[in-house]
Amino acid sequence: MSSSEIRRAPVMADVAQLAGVSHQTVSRVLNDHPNVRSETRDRVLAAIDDLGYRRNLAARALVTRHSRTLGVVSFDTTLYGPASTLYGIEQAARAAGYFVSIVSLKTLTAEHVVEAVEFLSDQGVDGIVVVAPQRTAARALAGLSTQVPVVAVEGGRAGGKPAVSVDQADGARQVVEHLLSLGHETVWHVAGPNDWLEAEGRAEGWRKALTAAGHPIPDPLIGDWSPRSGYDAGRRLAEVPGLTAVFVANDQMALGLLRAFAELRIRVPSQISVAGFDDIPEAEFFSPPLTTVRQDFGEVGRRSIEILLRRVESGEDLGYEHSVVPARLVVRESSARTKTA
Amino acid sequence: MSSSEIRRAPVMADVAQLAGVSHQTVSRVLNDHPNVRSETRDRVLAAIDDLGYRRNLAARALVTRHSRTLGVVSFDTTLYGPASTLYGIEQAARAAGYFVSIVSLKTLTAEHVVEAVEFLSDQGVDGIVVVAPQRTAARALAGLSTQVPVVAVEGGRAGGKPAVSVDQADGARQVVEHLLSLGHETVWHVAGPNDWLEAEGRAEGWRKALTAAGHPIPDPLIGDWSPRSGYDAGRRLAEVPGLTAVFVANDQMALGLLRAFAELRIRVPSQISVAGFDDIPEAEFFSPPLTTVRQDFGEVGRRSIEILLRRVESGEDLGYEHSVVPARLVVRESSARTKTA
DNA sequence: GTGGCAATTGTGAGCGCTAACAACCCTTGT
DNA sequence: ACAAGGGTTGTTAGCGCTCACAATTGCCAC
Repeated sequence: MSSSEIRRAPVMADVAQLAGVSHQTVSRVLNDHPNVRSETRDRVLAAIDDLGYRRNLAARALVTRHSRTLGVVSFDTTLYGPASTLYGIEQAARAAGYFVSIVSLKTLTAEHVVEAVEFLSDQGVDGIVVVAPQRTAARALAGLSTQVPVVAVEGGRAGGKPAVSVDQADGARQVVEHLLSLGHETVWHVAGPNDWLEAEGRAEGWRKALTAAGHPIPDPLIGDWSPRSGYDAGRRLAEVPGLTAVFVANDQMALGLLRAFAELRIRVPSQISVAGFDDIPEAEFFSPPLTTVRQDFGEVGRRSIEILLRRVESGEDLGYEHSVVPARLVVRESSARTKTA
Repeated sequence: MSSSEIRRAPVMADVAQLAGVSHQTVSRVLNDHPNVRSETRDRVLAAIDDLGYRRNLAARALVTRHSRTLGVVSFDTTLYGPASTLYGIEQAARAAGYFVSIVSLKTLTAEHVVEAVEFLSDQGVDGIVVVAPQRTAARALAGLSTQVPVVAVEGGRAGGKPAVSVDQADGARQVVEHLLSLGHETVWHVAGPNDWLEAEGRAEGWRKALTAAGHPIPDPLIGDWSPRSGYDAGRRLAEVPGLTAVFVANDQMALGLLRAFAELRIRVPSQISVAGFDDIPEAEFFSPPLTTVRQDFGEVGRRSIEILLRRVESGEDLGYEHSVVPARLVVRESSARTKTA
């Protein structure tokens, strides 16, 4: 139409020509270099606007060796926790002007984690957040050969990498103390799967709180986070004589437990009190509404990006660091005073 | 140690030198060019392995004009549906050797959608999947100026872009016919928010199925997908005389409804049958377990990537195309025969 | 033995950008 | 009036890769 037959995307040189400056001046304007006369800047900006110019980030990345992209390795982003964390990460990263590239893993073996990290490294990400809630995964981080800064979420101190996590143990403590304060003799526990750091943290908090209060510690049951495993646990717990309170390691399993109790005509909370962990949006509408522990996943995401970017932008290995996000008890109707009183 | 002081990452020339070939031959090996003697190929591969060489994708992208990255624009990836779709997309894309870059939007205004698409275009993605379940968002796609291929998920035909969606109307039809077959006079409906295409599809399927069977069509209530809005709807519906069956537009709202009925001592399903939509993992463990419609989000993700990659790799605008994924009724205990019989 | 063709390998250029340096302008102080 | 110096702009040289083409090799038919 106007001049050329084929309309290829304008490049910096085109802008420079239109504005009557050198391409380097265009680059300066784009990078907010201070020493550009404002009149020149305006002329360049106008030309950019005119041509609809957008800078080629591949070319930029090639020379700066920075892609302005962060990678996230996560486990099953279908679950509420990982999904919310991912969301927080993405929001924080984009606010800082970074792109977010993700890898969702079905299984969190050390091998897969390493593979995912390398996949992202290949892409040239500037930093990586690994949501590594399993011990094996966290440990895999230790042996990472990559130059790229890495932050672990829920990775504990297992990997030697900087980490952000929710204070699982303290959340569990709050639940247990709450239940004990209602007069329960002790509190049973349905734990998450073995290798999981969150499961361990919650079990540990539960155990310590019982010990501290001088109450007996029943054998915990072990689930796999799914409602079904909670259901199975509920069936088993229903046969325990004298049981009045159960702390379930997550809300989904707690739902299964409630279902099992409902089928068996066990009333919650009048016969048995139940508490969960996570505070998923549904928890408030369970029957009965679930007492649980709220995790601020958004804050976890934000902090992990903050720590990561500090390292990316300083270019230094700032060593180990652990940021702990507090958890908060949310009391609802599934927990109540024992009838014994 | 060995030769140089500072150990910078090896580049193609280093590999070439070690293998005693030209950098171009290394490039050929990396790109599976057919005409390379297998002995040469082995030598190059050995050198690559030796040096731990990884090709610089920014440089590659600069010259090929392809980043092997796909963008995804999605609404609130915290929700089960979008999260599952995203998961499916990511799996399919990675299997095809593509990276996935995401943008999660809090609000799905046309402006934000356009902004997100441009953000991703800037990054140089080869194609974009927009999860655009709202009418306004879908329409925003029509006016997109970008050269990059775009596929809409749940975008209906609103945007003129190729689209993948679940057959919402047919899913709703199955639910309604199921409930009618159980002897209910009619089926009430708690719909999703107005502007949502999924909400419209489900409401339309519900209305048509009632019409086809010659049953009266009650005024639908309107929720916002949240359990709370389902709870509110439940409170209202409890006052409707003669009501025996409700089809709720998603499982979360159905949960709220169940909660409201539980509080009011309305028994489900003996007094009122309830059905949802989505089949979230929790639905099976609601009290009672929820009759609902399963959506295959993984399949949606896979198909959208398939369609997108066909366009990315052909480089052509293949025109409008609409792939519809079937939905499937899952009958559980929340729906039952009316007592009238 | 030699021309011709295919298979294999090498050479040079350039993708679009930024970093480093050089060059130029204009002030200001003496 | 002139040197000094800061602000502003231009020039050059790559970043590491792939593309197009040139050069070389091996092998066969004549």
